[in-house]
Amino acid sequence: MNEYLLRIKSFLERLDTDTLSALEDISKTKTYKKGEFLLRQDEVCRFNFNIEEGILRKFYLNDGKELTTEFFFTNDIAVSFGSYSLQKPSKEFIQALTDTVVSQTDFTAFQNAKINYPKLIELNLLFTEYYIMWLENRLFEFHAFDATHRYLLLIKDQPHIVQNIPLTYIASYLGVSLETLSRIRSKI
Amino acid sequence: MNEYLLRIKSFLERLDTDTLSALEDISKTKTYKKGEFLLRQDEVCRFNFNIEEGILRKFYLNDGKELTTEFFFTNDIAVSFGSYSLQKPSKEFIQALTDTVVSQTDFTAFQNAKINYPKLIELNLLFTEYYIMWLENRLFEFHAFDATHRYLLLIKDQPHIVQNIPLTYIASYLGVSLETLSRIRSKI
DNA sequence: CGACATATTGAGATCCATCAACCAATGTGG
DNA sequence: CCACATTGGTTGATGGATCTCAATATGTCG
Repeated sequence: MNEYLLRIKSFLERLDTDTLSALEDISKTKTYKKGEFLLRQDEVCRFNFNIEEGILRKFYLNDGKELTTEFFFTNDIAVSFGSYSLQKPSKEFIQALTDTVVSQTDFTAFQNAKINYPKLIELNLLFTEYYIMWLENRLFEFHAFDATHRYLLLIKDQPHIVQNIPLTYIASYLGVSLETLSRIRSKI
Repeated sequence: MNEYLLRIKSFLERLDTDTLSALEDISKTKTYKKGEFLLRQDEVCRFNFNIEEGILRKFYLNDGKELTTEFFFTNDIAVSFGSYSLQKPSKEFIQALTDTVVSQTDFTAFQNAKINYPKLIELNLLFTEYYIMWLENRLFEFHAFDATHRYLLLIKDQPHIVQNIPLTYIASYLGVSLETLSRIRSKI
């Protein structure tokens, strides 16, 4: 998993300054307050959000309940993938869990930049592949493990989540009720 | 979801013949017999398999049990993603469920072809994005629905799976025991 | 027919959800 | 600074979903 981040880092380091500054030109720094929404259901996700500081969460509203799909921390890129890449209404929300500073890049501007700076297509591919590895791993955990095991893995592999995020959201991220998560914690 | 397939189809139709024939040059037709493995755990996934005829399944071995992650039918592309894109040992197996004909493309040859035919990078990105949509959807189903609901969705959205594949594998694909799936079926 | 793979059914145990009550920490208006 | 509401978390009781083990049935193919 981390190997992918290394690939991306190394790619960025080898990237020519023209491409890099083209990328900066189409990115804007913005701040969001705790609780604020960067994206709501049924809106089109026009930006990808590169987090400089803060924490975001992404979630579905399903049957009246919030289903947390992902948390984002500093240096993560937050985006509602399907909505962003097809520029169609989103099924997901993205919300700030703390005051947050992001550098956000407009979809159309990025598409255009890719024409003149084809290296950006490769960069796009690298991020996309990284997201696949993340998704495959998360899917495997749902497929193979029960809630206790998933929580233990969360503590081990992503302690920053357990340390910084309310149990309610962690429970919904793990796909169990808050009460069950509470009982899991009391047993370990 | 299907919108992605349309994008890919349309992209392929607009692709110049040079790029297309470059792609064909690095692909080889091969046949596999029912039960045969196209990839085993701990091997490097050197090829992506474009299925011309037949059915494949991909699975993990976890705790002695097979966990089916995906089925592949005609025109699908089968690959163990993490192993293929990093050329590292695979955690998954790919096995033929029927006699199968594939057109398989070597990883290294494809990487080289991308240098001379940059359109292939875009094609790569399109397939990758499509796989993400598939993964996100499958993850959502695990996250949000119980086994009965997931089975009903399978019948509705991928009837060819239910019609062509032994229950044992379907159960492991849905993440339930064979017995539970059998009971689900008897109740609907 | 016999043998092996595939599927169904039953009984008991375990995991987890739901509903409800309760508790602790924090914040707010007066 | 107090009274009270709000948020976040715990605990208990009960029921439903699903697992496991075991027995039985059905199907398929040599």
